[in-house]
Amino acid sequence: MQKKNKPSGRLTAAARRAQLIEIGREVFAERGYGATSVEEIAARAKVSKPILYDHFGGKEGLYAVVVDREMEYILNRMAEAVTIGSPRARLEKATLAYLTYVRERPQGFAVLLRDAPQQQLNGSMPALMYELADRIGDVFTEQFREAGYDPKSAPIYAHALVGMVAFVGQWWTEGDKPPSVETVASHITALAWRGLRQLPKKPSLLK
Amino acid sequence: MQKKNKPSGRLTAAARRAQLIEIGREVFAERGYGATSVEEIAARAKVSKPILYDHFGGKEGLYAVVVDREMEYILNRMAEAVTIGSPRARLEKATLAYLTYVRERPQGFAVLLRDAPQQQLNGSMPALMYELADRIGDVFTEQFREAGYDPKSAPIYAHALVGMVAFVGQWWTEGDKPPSVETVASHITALAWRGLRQLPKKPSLLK
DNA sequence: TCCGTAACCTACTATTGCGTAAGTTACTCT
DNA sequence: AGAGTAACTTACGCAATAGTAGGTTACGGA
Repeated sequence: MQKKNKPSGRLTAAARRAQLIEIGREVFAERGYGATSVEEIAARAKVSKPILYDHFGGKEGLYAVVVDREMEYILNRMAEAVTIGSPRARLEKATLAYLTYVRERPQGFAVLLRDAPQQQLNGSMPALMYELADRIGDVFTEQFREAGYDPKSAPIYAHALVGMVAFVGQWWTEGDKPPSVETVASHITALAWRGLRQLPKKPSLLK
Repeated sequence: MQKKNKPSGRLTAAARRAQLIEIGREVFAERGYGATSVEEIAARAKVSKPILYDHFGGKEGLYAVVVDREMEYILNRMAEAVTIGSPRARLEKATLAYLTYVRERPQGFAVLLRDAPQQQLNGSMPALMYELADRIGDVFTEQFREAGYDPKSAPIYAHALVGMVAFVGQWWTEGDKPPSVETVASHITALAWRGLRQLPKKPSLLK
């Protein structure tokens, strides 16, 4: 009773499933949901289409699993990052966690950044990143309240942070000789933190 | 010789072209490039498909025109915003211009944010926003140099700013009772500016 | 050894959606 | 009026691709 036999490409259900999720993430990242064909995923896995349908019910099913995993992954890391330390240290750790995610799982990040299957009523933003920002906002709100800051200002910082890191992270990963994660994180943190401390006040524009 | 006659839906070439661009922007914003069908655009304009092909050569042709217009529009506004005033005032005006754009032309903004037809080699980020950030980075670099700041730090701030405003702007336009543009702009500016001034130094992370 | 089942495949159907060929309507100018 | 042209239509070809029906191969236990 052995599970791994190489000559035939036959895998156990669990192994095949895991492989398809992995490949699905790659292809969705490269092409986006709409432009990804089931056929291509199947081809890369060296199996035929019906297998994918057996495991996930279809394209949307696989996509849902891929997205869910990425979402849970990054959210867990972020939540973990903000559980201890001073408020500023928590912000730093959250930024660091996010940046690390962007670097370590660029394909997962790309999937979250791209278009969802059917953009619901909302107008424009890739819904997944918006949802991510919202959920990080919830985490921040909680932490702000505990730390004695105005919890109403949490969402704006969650969205700003997610946006900043998304864009800077992208630029950073594509640069020639990118600075270290720590360097980038410290810049972003410094930037965000200083704004954070003064948000409750009403800064006015110059004339 | 009158141009406007209502009973027939017939328009001049220029008018039809303008209408199609407008409708194209709407539909591309709602569905994204891939999920948009030429048929739907034609249907909304109450004409048949070949007209669209006459004017733009096809789906990509129309898309290119829509994108180009949005890109020029926002870039002109940004460039205009940073021509005069103190460095900080320029940053404020750029932020304000960007936010105003997001609010006033949400569909155009949505188009820029979404997936392009064929994502080239690059992995993930909607290419258009990345390009926008790059081009704003060029503007910033120039301004930084003139103002005596380290021009190498310009791109990171361009990307951070674009990302922040994109996400915060999105959150802002969808909120229940959103604060004024000026309020949001002032927060973002304060946040960015303080980071900006200290970027050349090497801030370190807390332990 | 042989049987049941889990993994897998070939070969379709149906739909959608880009793009085009060829012809038709209405406006304008002389 | 009627000729010429600009705006528009119907009707199609063709390629991609989501999803399915039904059959086939190999594995592993009794």
